[in-house]
Amino acid sequence: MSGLVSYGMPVPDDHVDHLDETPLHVQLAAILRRAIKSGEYGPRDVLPSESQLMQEHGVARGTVRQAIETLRNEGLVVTIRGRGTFVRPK
Amino acid sequence: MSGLVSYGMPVPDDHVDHLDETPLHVQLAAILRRAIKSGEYGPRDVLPSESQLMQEHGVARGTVRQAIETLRNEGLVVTIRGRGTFVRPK
DNA sequence: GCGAATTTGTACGTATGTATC
DNA sequence: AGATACATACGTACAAATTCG
Repeated sequence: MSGLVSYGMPVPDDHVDHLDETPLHVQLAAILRRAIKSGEYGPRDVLPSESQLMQEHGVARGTVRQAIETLRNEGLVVTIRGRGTFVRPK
Repeated sequence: MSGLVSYGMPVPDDHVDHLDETPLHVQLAAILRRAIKSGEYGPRDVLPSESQLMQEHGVARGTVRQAIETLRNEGLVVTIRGRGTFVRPK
């Protein structure tokens, strides 16, 4: 499991005790941030492409880009057009 | 005049000597940045709403938001949901 | 060097949720 | 309660840069 969830999502039952209201792009950013800090993606490694992240996490491209932008603003990654997004070497 | 232009825009003549390739959101950010620095919008002043900026500059909401986000990243403004975007007092 | 495929960038539209006035 | 304003998330289309055969 461990998929992304948000309030705009279809829910199996409309009687929901608990619903994660955290925005999808924040959740995705957290996942990627953790993957980087845990070394799953090392320095200079390329992250999965936007298309791959879309499919793997079942979200729209805009959502993926928003998540990545967060990491960029945090100085964790750099993005190069036509190449991809890379883990910033310390 | 002084409207925004971009490469994706319809052009009166397809023989164009010079075309401003600067992205719309960058052009709009520049306009707002200048308006702030010139004092047109003073400290704690609220900027025009996203809807107003859309109409006044003839761009989509996403473009407006991207421009404003730039100013936010530059520390020039702060945005409050339901209120608006305000010029950050030094 | 050329062209196709891949990948990110820009720009648009729509719908809905949340907060404020 | 209604109107206004920002936030999230989906979609489409095309441009631009890079990579690969």
